[in-house]
Amino acid sequence: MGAVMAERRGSTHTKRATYDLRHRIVQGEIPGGTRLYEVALAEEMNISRTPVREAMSRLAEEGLLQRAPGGGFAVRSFTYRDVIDAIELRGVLEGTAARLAAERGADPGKLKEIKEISDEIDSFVWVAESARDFDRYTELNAAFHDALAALCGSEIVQAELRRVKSLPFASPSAFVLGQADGDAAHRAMIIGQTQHRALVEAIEAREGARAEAIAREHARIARENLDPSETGRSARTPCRVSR
Amino acid sequence: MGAVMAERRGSTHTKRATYDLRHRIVQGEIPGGTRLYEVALAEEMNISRTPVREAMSRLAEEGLLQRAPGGGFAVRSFTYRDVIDAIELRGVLEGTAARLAAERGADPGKLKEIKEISDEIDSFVWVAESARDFDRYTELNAAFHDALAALCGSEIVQAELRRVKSLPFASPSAFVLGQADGDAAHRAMIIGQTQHRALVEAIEAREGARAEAIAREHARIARENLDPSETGRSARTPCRVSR
DNA sequence: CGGCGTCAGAATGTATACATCTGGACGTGT
DNA sequence: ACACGTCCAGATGTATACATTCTGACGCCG
Repeated sequence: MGAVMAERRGSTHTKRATYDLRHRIVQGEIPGGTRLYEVALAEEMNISRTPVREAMSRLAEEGLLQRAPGGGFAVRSFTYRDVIDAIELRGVLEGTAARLAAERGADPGKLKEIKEISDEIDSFVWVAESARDFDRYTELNAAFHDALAALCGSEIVQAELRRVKSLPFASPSAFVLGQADGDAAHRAMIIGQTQHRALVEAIEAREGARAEAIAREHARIARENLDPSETGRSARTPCRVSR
Repeated sequence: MGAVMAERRGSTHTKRATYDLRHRIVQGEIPGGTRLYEVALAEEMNISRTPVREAMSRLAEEGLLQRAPGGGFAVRSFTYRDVIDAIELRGVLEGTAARLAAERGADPGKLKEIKEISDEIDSFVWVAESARDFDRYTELNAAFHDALAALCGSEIVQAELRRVKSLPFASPSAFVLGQADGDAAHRAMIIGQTQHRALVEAIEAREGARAEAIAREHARIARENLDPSETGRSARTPCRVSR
């Protein structure tokens, strides 16, 4: 086992295999529907079947793989409609997180946290132009949505939201990629941040219904810029997982 | 391996171990938070560590176990608030399924199916009194909710709903158990079935908002009859998984 | 006395041999 | 030609030995 490792991420073979496999699936290197064979993958990665099995099991938990009827795993395939539905679902769940935070009252510390993130986005988004501002927004946007999920203090809601967001195309940051021109991206950032502010305002004012509606509409931004080449296609068309 | 098997459900050791472990957790035999050790369980069940590992992995997918930081698994513990939240979440997801079915138009075949289930419940629920009617309602109620999840034709929504419903206390059939007297149970059945009919009616009339609202309210029935002894307790109080 | 390295034991991680299952190719009989 | 059974290759299921890692207790040193 003294050979050079292909992947250095993580300390155990299981973690490396998990990362490696996830990466290959998300990049679209392994298309949806593909049956994964333990032996083949193990030989390919120069490890035994055990950590491969373990990795596949974890990816099944994430929803990237599905267990095949007679045992084994296959790469889960997503249709264009699945992508739409996953985004819709994220909107519904974030809407629930926002509504519950408003109804039950958000924890002051967590509320302060999300407002700080929002303020930081405010500090550059209105005049953003560089690619650096772009990356910064992506990062802070993800932080905002994580803070939102935590805001109502429900582990259950937070866990489900984490699951849905783990699908790369349903992630709040997914919209950023694939934007053709910088102008459209800037516009999306401004609209998004406006909604962020309104959302926090509604939660603070205990306006549950408004908070829920805003969160749902906010998720729609991700839908705006789905690959146009896919838009006209059949609902049954498989869709690449990657952005 | 000629010895008598303790559990006959399923054909492989993995399936038996999965079933056995799930049963013990759901029954409250293994309390929440308990760390599970592969060797101990393997010896107890007279099998090797491998199928035990596999079983734990599957139960983690179901959400009954959680992976411990340094490896291994622990029984997920649910507080009283988690139970409330899981029921709320089921209402939200069923509400989404109903709304999407209304907005997008439900498949005629599936619509016919859910109406048949509803009609069958109608045939006895208004005059139900025996324990047999009781069991029949439980069964048909579960079928109704499965049909509802399938109605909008979204695999994504259906999968998430399946996950949430797999938590025993969030299942649509959970309310039936623990009902102190038959009168209260009968009342709950009648109210529930009234909501079933209204729900189908709203979906058929393409009234998305109404369908969503009814589905959410319908889930609240499960909340009505949580163990009264728990009601007053702190949100942090661990809560048995079982009914 | 308190902080910190060290070590033992127990847990999980990994490799591997063997067992079992499954599905399709092939032949045989009708 | 079709139905059925057999068989084999290749897949997953299982047991087990060994490697590694983690944790907590103990004792040394500052």
